Amino acid sequence: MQKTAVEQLEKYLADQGLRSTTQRDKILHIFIKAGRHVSAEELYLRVIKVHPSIGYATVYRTLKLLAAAGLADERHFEDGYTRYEYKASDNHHDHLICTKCGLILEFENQRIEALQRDIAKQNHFKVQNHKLELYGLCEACQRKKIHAGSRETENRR
Amino acid sequence: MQKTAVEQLEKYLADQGLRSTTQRDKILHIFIKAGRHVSAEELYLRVIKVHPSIGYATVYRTLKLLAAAGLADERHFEDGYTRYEYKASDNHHDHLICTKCGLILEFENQRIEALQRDIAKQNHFKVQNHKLELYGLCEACQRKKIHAGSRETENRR
DNA sequence: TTCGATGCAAAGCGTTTGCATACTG
DNA sequence: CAGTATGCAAACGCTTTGCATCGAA
Repeated sequence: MQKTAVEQLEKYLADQGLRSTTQRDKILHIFIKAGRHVSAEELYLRVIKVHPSIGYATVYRTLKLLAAAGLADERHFEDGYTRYEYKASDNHHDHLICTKCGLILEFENQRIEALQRDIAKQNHFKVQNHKLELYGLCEACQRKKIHAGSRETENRR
Repeated sequence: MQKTAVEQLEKYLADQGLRSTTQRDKILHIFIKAGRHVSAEELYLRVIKVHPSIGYATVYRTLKLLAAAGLADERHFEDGYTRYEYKASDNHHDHLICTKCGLILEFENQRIEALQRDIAKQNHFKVQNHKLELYGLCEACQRKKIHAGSRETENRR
């Protein structure tokens, strides 16, 4: 899978007349290892741990590049900044997001996907992509709330 | 409905020990008239047409206030800035968004809502709110594309 | 008279960009 | 070599905030 991703990037670079660089390879590897829903900053922090000379801008630019190459999806959750998600070609999924602790769970539901297609058709829309996000409290935070009383949202910017 | 909204705001202000001001009333009225999915800037422009002395910051602060009072929903679409939507207490709805011309259509689907509740339950989540957005081409833009050949996305910041 | 609200301008934040330098092809 | 990619810092665009002043209660 990693090998395929590198190949996909190389192919995209070649097709576009762009250049393969060590920074791009390194960032791609770390991006894949980093797991899902990485923000540019999180990725940058991980990158400089291993390659301290790589700059902020390069991480941003590479993330855009990966999105253009079809290797990453850009997502804007409600917390203010862009997160990127490694796109393992096939399975689409949606998100459950805890408004208290920030936990992000994923789910897939074919029936919802089918209903979305129906809706698009009714409205004569040609859907390119979609997102479904459920915001709420995860199991752990619900318990905390019950035991500790309600705390207001404290982790907004 | 307008009357109710004003009352709801007044009640919220009273409950919180905040003050009722002419600016807040004026902004609320214009916000309701402005229709759905207004950005702070759009609203500001409408506001200063009628009340030129009202400042940018007051519009932002009032919008936050309306959201806190339950009169508005804050939404982050993929175009970079925050839009506000007047919340007519009851009916939840979702969005179809044209990536070419920015058209926003709304729809409601009870079956999807029900499936979402199931998913939340399966994951032991207590949902506070959710959003479902379908991005694609509206009917008109599909036709344009067919007749005029593909134009790349040109209205990103 | 008190203390929240306003308007202005400046600051803040994540993100993007200009430019000189480094490196790929 | 030609021209893209990088790293740095400065610029950006939307949003928030500090502060002196204004106004509601």
